[in-house]
Amino acid sequence: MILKRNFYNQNTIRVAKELLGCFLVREYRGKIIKAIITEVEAYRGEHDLASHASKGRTDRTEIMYGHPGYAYIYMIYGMYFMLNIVTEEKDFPAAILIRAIKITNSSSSARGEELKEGREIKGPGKMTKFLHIDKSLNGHDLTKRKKLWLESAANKKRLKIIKSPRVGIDYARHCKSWQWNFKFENKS
DNA sequence: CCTGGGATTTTCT
DNA sequence: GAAAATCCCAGGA
Repeated sequence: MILKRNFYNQNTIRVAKELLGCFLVREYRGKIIKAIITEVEAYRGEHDLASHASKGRTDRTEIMYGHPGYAYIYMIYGMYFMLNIVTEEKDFPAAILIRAIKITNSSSSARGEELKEGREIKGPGKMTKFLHIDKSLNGHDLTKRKKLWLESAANKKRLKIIKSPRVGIDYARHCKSWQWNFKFENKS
């Protein structure tokens, strides 16, 4: 079942936890890549110093202030694209960064190597590269079954969720200790 | 095991 | 002009 607009229009922390175990689906050159979301991070409100919205409305952050259920994609360090899902009502800036996925169908990575089913792609930059996601999808509507969308899992596994501080936000002062990173327990 | 640096571009000051 | 919601590789312990 494709996730609808009203799913994204809830508290970001709640949506972040709910997204774990859901499917991220990418349609690229006629092929469908389906992956399970295994790690996310929440960015919520202008008071969150780790969020791009902490500096207020700008051309770049406008999408975060928009309606929920759209993709917010930006480039960082000159080499990587980050995929975020916009949440909550219009004019409240919030989004969820997808950091890791587990692939469900065997497919080849951006580098050409074969990746087997069940393999986890960890790291937001690696993940977007694998799924061929770039800035052309910024502002993409994720509630249509086109190019990129999300689906709920029929029988979602009830794995334990681990909470941690978010990654790479040392500059965020008191906000850096907030445990807004959510991932499944890693039993290897 | 850990630390540090380079790649490279958008965004805001 | 500096910093950034990153990743990879090399080198030392």
